[in-house]
Amino acid sequence: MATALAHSPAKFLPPVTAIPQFPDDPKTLILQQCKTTKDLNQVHAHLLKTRRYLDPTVTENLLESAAILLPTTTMDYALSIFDKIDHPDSSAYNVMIRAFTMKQFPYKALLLFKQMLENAVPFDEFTFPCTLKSCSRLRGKKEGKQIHAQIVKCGFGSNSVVLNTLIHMYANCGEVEIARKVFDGMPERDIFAWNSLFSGYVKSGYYEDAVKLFYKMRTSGVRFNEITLVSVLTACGRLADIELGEWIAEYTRANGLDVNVNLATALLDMYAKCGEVDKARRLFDQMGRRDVVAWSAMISGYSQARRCKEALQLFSEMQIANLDPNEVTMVSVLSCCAVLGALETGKWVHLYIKKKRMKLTVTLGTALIDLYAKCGQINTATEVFQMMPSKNVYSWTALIQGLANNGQGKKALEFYQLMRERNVKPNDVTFIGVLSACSHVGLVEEGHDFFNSMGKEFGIEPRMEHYGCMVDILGRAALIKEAYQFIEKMPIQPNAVIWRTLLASCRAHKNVEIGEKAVKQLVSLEPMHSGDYILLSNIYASVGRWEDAMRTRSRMKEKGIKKTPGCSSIELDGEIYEFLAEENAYPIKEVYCATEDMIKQIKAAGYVPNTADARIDAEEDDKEAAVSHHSEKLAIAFGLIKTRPGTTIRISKNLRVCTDCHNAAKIISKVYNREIVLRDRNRFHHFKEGSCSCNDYW
DNA sequence: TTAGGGTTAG
Repeated sequence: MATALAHSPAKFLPPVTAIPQFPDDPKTLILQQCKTTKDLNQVHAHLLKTRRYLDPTVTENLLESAAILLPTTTMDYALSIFDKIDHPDSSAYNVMIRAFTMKQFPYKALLLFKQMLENAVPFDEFTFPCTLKSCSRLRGKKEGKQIHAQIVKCGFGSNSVVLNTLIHMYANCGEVEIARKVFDGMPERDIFAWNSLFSGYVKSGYYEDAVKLFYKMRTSGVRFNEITLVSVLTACGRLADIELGEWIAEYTRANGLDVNVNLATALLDMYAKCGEVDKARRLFDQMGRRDVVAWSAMISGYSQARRCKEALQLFSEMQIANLDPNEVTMVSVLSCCAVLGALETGKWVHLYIKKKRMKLTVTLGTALIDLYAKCGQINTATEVFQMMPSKNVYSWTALIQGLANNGQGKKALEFYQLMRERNVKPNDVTFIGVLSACSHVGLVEEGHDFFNSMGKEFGIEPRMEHYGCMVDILGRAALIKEAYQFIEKMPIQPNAVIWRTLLASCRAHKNVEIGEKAVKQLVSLEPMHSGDYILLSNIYASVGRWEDAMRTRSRMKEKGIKKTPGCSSIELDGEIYEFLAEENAYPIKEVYCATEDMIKQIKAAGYVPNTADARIDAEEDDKEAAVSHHSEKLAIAFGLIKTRPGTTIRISKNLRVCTDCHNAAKIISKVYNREIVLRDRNRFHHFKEGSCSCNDYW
């Protein structure tokens, strides 16, 4: 009998005596117990053998087991069963649509819905919820509306489950008003209706509406649940509404709801977004169970608070805890590496991503572009960009910005052109990159054109940053007077950054008159900013007005303004070393000896110390000593002795680089045949073979 | 069959 079975199609098999133990209701007793494909295969084979397979209910149960109950991520097995059904009915389709939706194949779910329509298989109340959920996932507003029409046509327009998913679909696709209309039109609203609207509001960024709705829910006496609170907490975080956030935290504690991981994570995220990172950390430490989302939320909390070292520390603790990070975790980690200029750590993360075959999502790709761009490896940033399967305005902007900051303005504008050709609409941030590219290349005319196109072509109102870029463009091109006039004509009140940009151009082009005007404005706007006094004093010194320079410095002293100490850092073997001008924690003698040796070498190649940037109240000899001990020189000297010949030296500095260090770095790059990448407060400097990518303007 | 937490460019 076994031989006959193996060679005949199931349909034409002669009846076989049923195995007495096989139950009439295989679904609950056997099919639901199947844990693996192999288990199900055995049952499947048995059903074929006993011809129970011909019973449509049994087939459907088998299909449900294969599609939904098995913990597999693929749908191959389920599809093989479904494809053998001659005329699948609504239930069979519903199972498949539900499974495709659950297993993250929303597009396939919609295709099946379309197939149902084409084959005139009638819809029932179970068809719509999952189909609509797939529309939500795909942000398929158009498809969602078409399905809505079908719902009305088939007479399911008052089914509450269907209406709840409609609310969710509309709100998730950004059609918040329609979602609200559906919600308001319901005679009775259950908790699913309320929560669908909350979630939609939050996902579409309607945070105020979410909070308002929560107050309405409370006054109308409807009971909320944990799911409601998760959505409302997200809104609180975005609005920095700590008052409501604290109320929810208190409610959660009082009702013992803090064991819910989702709610606890939403709470810690709310605290972090409201600026209470330490409170968030305490909550994190108290959590009984922490999953990858909880860890990611805490790491991102540190990252957003710019407490990057703590974020990286927590990331290494996560690995010790043996929890695998995912794409979202990596985005925050990379963002921290970018801020710290920690290229080695960032590269390690990139390798890890590749090793784990993580999907290069738009967000992850953009974080990688930003990492390499901020670490001065702009070519790698471009490579990552080209590797990305999908890109959005963020990725384009990160690259344009990165190219501009790394002194490749022309290339940045080429990518902007390409972006336009690909029909990606630029936004306000994109224009900051485009305008700063114009500034680096010295394209005054084009800069004006781009600035004007913002409003005309794209309806983007220029903000302070854009005006700042224009001042930079004009100032860099030595059009100081024009820059000053431009500021005077601004329709918004210029802030300190605008005047500081003008002041920097005055320093570069030695314009004392307008420099003094800029400082006057700056003193009234930000009287305690030390950098401005130093820039003015440097302008005086650069034209030999030593007394004025000294007077400026003493005015600074009188007002009790302290100069922010210059600090440069270098990363070696994943460890970050920091250097301060003149005083240091690191083995001082070694670093100073190396620095002196380095100065000797570059002097022989024509370096003349420019003492105008030194503390001008010092004696001439001291001045030279002071400039030679600037933090960036110490860090470069340290890099020269600690890395192999030919290795690129990467330094990050907290302030702008001074003229003397800039000049020295150019000569060092030639004498030692090293590339030096120096990231200062404002921009990148790539020193190579005696010149710098900034063309001596910064 | 319907609702929930963490992410990117200045």
